[in-house]
Amino acid sequence: MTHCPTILQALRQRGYRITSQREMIIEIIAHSDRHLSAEEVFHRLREKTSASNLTTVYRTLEMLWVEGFARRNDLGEGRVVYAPLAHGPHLHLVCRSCNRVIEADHSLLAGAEHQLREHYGFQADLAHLNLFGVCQDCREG
Amino acid sequence: MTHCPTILQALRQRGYRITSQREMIIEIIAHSDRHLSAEEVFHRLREKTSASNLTTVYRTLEMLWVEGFARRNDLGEGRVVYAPLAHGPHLHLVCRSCNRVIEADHSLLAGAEHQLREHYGFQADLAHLNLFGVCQDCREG
DNA sequence: TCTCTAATTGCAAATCTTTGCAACTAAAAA
DNA sequence: TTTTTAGTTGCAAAGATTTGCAATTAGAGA
Ligand SMILES: [Mn+2]
Ligand SMILES: [Mn+2]
Ligand SMILES: [Zn+2]
Ligand SMILES: [Zn+2]
Repeated sequence: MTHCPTILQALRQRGYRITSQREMIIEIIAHSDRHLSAEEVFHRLREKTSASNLTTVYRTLEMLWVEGFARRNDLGEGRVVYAPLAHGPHLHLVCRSCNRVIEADHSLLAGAEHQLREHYGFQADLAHLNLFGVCQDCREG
Repeated sequence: MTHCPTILQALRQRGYRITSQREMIIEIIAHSDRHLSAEEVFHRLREKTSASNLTTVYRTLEMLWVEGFARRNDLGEGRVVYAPLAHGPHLHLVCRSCNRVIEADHSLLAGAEHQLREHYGFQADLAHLNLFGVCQDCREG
């Protein structure tokens, strides 16, 4: 029925129960080609079934993130979005002026990551970092 | 009466009006030696006067940030804190496990900042960046 | 000083998200 | 298959922050 048997199996093994709501939410996230907010996931869920509840969506997305089956990105100003793991590592350059998000190579932070580890013992997670600033268009325009 | 005449003058020149509420909020932020949440500013305000309202605190802090007279730091999970400009540039290493915040030298991102500018035309503001990860204690303990 | 006007305040209501809890149910055990 | 029980759901209520609006007021100008 589902297209994500691996995630479901893993969750079951960790003591979670697989409900139809969870299956559908996992489907939506896993096959999304872009970041989705809880609200957007909820709307897509509604198109499939009436058994959909925003509270459950919030809880399921949080759980998927905690368990390592979804990415979570806090864009600030209360904008939290989720993406599938397939959405590989990269930086988000968020323009404070036009709100556009440019995706950038995250390897340019490899040096910084190493230094943080060396000097502060801090294991930073920079694979999906958001950086705020002003994009070229907004600076020139 | 106030100890921050410069900020008040500048605000007046920009068309803002100086109310006693604003003066007190500016005092609290400008003389704070650490980051404060809106709630914390509100509590400090209450100690001074009964003429204090949480809505006004939210609006004033936002205004001070927009006008460049306060720093604003979104630590994620809805934790937004404000600091005076005197709180110089540095990184915040936020531990996802114990929630502690380590302050780190921001110059170790100078290279990355330059590359973002060169390759993406993006003028990143990295002077008060929050980086999430796991601190040494949490990794060892 | 007095008048006038647009900015500000504080309340209430609206939003967005989280939390408590009783009813329900997945799935392990009998 | 039936029983059991601990995890899950969905509602309602609580929190946190923002917004609309009428009353108030800072500060410019007469
Ligand atoms: Mn992305
Ligand atoms: Mn700091
Ligand atoms: Zn832009
Ligand atoms: Zn820690």
